[in-house]
Amino acid sequence: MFGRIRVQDIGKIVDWLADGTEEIVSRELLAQKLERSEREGRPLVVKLGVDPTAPDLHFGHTVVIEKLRQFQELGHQVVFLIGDMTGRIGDPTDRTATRRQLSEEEVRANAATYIEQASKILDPNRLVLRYNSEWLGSLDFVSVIRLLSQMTLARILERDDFHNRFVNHVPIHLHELMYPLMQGYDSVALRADVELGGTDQKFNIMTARQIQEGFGQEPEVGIFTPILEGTDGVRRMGKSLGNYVGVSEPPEEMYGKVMSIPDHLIVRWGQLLLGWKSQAVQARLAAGANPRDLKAELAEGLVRRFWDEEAARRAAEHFDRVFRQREVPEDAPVLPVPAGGGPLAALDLVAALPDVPSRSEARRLLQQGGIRFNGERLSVNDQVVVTADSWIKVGKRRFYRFAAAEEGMTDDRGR
RNA sequence: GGAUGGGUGCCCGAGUGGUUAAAGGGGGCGGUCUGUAAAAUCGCUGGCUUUGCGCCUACGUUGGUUCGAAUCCAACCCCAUCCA
Repeated sequence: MFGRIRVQDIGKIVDWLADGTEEIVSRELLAQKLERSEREGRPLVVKLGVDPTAPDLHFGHTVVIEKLRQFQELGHQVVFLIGDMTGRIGDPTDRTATRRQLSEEEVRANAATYIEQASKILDPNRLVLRYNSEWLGSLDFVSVIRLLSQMTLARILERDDFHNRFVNHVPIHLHELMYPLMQGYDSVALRADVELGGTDQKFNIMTARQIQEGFGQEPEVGIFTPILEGTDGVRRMGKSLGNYVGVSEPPEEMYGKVMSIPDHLIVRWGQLLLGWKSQAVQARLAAGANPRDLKAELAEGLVRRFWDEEAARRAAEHFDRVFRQREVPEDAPVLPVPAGGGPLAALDLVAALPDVPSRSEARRLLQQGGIRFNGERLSVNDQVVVTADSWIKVGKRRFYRFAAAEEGMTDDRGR
């Protein structure tokens, strides 16, 4: 799978690498480096900066990781640069000024999690892991000054968020200005040949190139991948925006989230995440294909990619059963039958369910017709008798089954 | 240190004495419809409740004025901009 590809035509390799990227600075330099690497038998150093604070990978990250995999496939050296020093500052786009400092153990644990998840795509045995505290941590003040002298204020203020904040009189702390410089110094320390990043990293990577030149190195090639939209179809995918799909999510969850994306996202996700040819997809849609079916293909393809064939099949079946045929999933959470056995007020039953935070919420659900008990819609004043094979449905997609209370069974209704 | 503006519900944001559990938007949740958890559309969105236009909690903190305060006063805390 990871065999070295022997293609004489460098141009074709560049095209292959450029596919699905937003921009490459520059293709000529990339071709030159690839050619030299081939000639000298020296793999290129391909850098990806990794934030040590967010160990959860989502689909948005995989776009760039997929690109790294291609470099691996060509036999080049992929380096994960864990920004444990830069992480203390936080990328300036982040509103939180100073971040909590992570302990060394936390950083290492996060990095390990990151790699474990990235291994769904990359060959983990051919990854190099570096921490930028290795060189930034021991940088003395003279060296810092030397680094600072590589940059001008005007250049730094070209960066959009700095520029906007400056114009709008929003404070910019001096240490934030250091962020791009530190990241650039990482490239110097690694002698990076190529750096990958989303288009949001453009300024940082362009700065890195300049700094490398300032230190007498050949600048790295910047490869920019598009920013993936989240499940809302509007904003970029991000954990804090709650519109992400994590690569480690259970198959059913992953499948369901993909099915929930707006239709207009199908082409884009297919292209960026599964390498679909956008024209082919658009042609099918134009020919009257049901977007739902395409989305199902997308969902299944993604589950297959991050799990396996079997998981993809099960996730699809689960989805159809629950949402198309509206059946109770067999893996619905099981609750013990309430003690007593007599008729119970519907309100009491619903209020006692997990995920129903208050009696008022339970009342609302009942009043709005959101509760079905054994298939019958319940209203507020109904009485029900819960037996061992009863089930209850909250809204469209939350199900609970009841079973006779057994020894050792946890009653998780209490909160 | 000084000046100015500001701190409102999950988030953003209106509200300058009672009709304010607090406009509007976002988000979330529920109904309908459907091709799905899409789109569209309607509704709900502090808690408790014997469901009553009832009680409790809530507009940075603490006190005060008032029959009554998110709204007025005082002190304090925090945030931002500018000046030094």
